[in-house]
Amino acid sequence: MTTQTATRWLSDTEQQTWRRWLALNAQLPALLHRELQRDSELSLPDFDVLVQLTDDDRGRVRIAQLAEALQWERSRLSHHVTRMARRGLVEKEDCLDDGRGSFVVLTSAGRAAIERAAPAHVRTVRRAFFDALSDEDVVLLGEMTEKVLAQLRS
Amino acid sequence: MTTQTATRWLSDTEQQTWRRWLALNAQLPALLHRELQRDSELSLPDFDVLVQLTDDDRGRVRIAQLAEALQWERSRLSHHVTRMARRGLVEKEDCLDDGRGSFVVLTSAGRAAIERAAPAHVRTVRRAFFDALSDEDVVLLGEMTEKVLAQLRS
DNA sequence: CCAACTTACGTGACATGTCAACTATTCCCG
DNA sequence: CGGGAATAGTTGACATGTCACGTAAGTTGG
Repeated sequence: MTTQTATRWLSDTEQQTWRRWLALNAQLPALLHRELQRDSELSLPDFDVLVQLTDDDRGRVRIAQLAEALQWERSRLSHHVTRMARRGLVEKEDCLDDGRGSFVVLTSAGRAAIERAAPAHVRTVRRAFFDALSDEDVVLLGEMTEKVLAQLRS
Repeated sequence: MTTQTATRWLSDTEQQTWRRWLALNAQLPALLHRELQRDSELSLPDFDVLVQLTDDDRGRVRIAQLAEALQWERSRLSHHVTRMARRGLVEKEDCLDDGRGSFVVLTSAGRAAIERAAPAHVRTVRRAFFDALSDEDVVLLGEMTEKVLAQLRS
């Protein structure tokens, strides 16, 4: 009889997949970040924030909602928005309905910055990621990531 | 005639897969880090360094080789090793063959720390990742990530 | 041999991210 | 109403990561 505390390690296949996953997870964002910085005045987190703001008609989103959409901690977002505001990419605005709340608002400079940066960024994503995968791969990968995300939510 | 500068944006399917990929890429390491910190005195980067060191028979690896294996920048590794050395997890040792070089050496405290941390960590990886995927998924995912990694290398 | 180049690593300044604590409001319920 | 609990957001200290540069040791061509 073996004890129940014996650890079930990863099989060779699992280990290989896991190592590749980790490697890709490190290298892909690094590449995206480097190229984005080279081609624009934005960092990857800057870009992510601006994407969320341009998704809104008025370019105007509550901090908490933005944090939820980005899956960032509040304090991280607060720090980051402060820095972006200093560079003129966004502005903060008080919320009239709720005295505690604030909006983050896209400035014209912020809109101009993401519009300049986006085309090259999409090209990088294609070149580094989608060009290596078949259409079927993309669908399968979407399904797998969703299964794992669902698991994480529970 | 359209201009060649027209940007080819992502299709709906691509966009969905991409967003899920990004979400998973953010959430999974965050979970692994939280649980590792809760269950041990190690951070995820600490763990990664220690894994590399335990892979070597003598637990003794040149800085440059370690940086290559981890795909980290030298300076990042240098800073991190300094911090880990301060906590007694590793030691630095001069290289006799090459006066410029140094080794990072696993201490017994470092070995003990990773041996304590590994079982719970593997369980977390299983629970959060592999349990959501079929054996076939794991193989396919391994193939896909390898294709993308190969693309990045070129 | 030696001057120029390369390589190995470290350092300091700064950007980014986390955690715990804080302030100010709003909510809820007696 | 009034007072405690929850919520929105900020802040400061600190850990982590990046970038540009520095230093020392090895390498190499004339």
